[in-house]
Amino acid sequence: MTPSALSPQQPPSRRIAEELRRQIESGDLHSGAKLPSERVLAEQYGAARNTAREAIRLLAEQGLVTAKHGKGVFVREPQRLFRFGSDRYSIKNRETGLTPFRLEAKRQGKVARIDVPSIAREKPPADVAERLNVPADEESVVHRENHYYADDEPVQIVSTYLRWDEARDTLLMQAKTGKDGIYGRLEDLGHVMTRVRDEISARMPTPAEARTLNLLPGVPVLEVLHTSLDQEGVPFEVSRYVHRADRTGLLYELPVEK
Amino acid sequence: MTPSALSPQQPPSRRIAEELRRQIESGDLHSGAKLPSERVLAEQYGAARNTAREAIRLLAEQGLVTAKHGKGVFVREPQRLFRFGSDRYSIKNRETGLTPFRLEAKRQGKVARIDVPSIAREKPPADVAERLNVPADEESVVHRENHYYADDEPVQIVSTYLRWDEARDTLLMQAKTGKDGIYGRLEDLGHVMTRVRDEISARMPTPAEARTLNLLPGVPVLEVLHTSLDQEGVPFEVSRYVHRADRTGLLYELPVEK
DNA sequence: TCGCCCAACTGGCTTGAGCCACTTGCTGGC
DNA sequence: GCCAGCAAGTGGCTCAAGCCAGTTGGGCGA
Repeated sequence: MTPSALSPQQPPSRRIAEELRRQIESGDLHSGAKLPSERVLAEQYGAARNTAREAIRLLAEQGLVTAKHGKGVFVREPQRLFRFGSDRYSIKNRETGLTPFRLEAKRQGKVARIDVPSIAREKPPADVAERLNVPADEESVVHRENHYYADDEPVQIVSTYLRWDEARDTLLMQAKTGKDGIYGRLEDLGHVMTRVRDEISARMPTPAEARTLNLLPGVPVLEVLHTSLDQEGVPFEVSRYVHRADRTGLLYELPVEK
Repeated sequence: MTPSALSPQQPPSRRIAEELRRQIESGDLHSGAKLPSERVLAEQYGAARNTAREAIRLLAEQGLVTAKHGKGVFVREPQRLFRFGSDRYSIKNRETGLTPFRLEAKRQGKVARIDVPSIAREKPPADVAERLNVPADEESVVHRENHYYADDEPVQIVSTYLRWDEARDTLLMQAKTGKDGIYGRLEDLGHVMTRVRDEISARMPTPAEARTLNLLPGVPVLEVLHTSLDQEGVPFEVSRYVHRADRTGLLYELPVEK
């Protein structure tokens, strides 16, 4: 890292962005405040409008700021997190009769809605096939796609994969799966969830995800690839969760293994 | 979502980006391949260079593509993940005499390096103070900052916070903390790690983080706020992990609680 | 043969101009 | 008193041109 990377030799757009970032972090521009318009910024810094525009783009990329067409550019409000705890898999939550998402929504005083856009027999993606221990080149799974909303705001996209040979001709092929949801039906099939494995990563959303999650630029997604193991250590369900990272977090609380 | 959001009425830059994305996903442009230069793209699509440039910027934002000054724009190679498992806290890993990071690096055949840029008594950030149960308005903690490298590539930034009243006058104030690292010294103080709580979120990096982690545009970070609880449920250590999300993932494997 | 240098290519960034679409508030007509 | 419509302000996006800074390879001179 050369020392010149600091501020003197920096291009104007970065200098403007840095100056605005400083103002935001120091509180001069409070949360929700409106930034000067692109044309005004350009004049203030003696630059072209496109240069001011580029500075704002940099801040938007960092998730600091949001542009609203026709209105202005605003400092992004910190969003309170919608938190998914590892106890979402806990049996005791079953007793409430609510699915984990509805339970979490209720805790936060929000109205949950769950759409089921599709349920279909499919070839599994490679990573799912590997974890569910089924062939990737056959239509060996049932894919249930769910969209979750809290107060009509999209929160997460979930793709659940089940073995076709187990799910066929059961309620698992229906949108309404009955008491205790899919885990209830999977218990009927002899699978008691005993351990779970969650693989977590983060990335920028695809355009399709940005659209269904209604994401602003500069917001990444959290991806969780979840595997449920039964009392015999057999994987019987794999789900891919795609969360918007500006609204959601994950909480894992676990004992330290000897 | 209006149907016009599909492709006809789209601005040219998006149209070009979408076309390139299609070529990348279909494999026409394989991983590592060089895209046509900005000037060539512009001509191909009958657009200005700036418009082609904008299309490339969109793809870079999505993490699909990386520009190299003077060389060209290339399809980003999928990076193998450096995976941090929840067993990184496990006692049995102590027996190897390696810290969790060195152990994981060794598993993957890489050379681990850990820098300790600073160890200092400080006022804790609010979220840390709350979790460690210390006052936020006093210099109540010791802050140990660590930078982790695998094969000289930066992987994560870790800030560990310990109670000042416990850490003072111990090896916890030194870079070299002795056998079993800080957890060994904390056990000497009577804290056996019994449960852990990890709070996970994702966001875009700050410019400072992008610099120390050597991050390309379009790569988010995973942030883990970790709390260690002892045999009596008392929190005795809080750490903030900032991982580059293009190289690292997290793995949690845990029993389902009744 | 070796090595230096330069030309031609790449992306990085800015300029200044223009048109479009969305939002807001004011004003004038009914 | 109401409301339609317009004007002024905002960001969205494009264009054409230009200069700068890395990268590469070929050719020329020692």
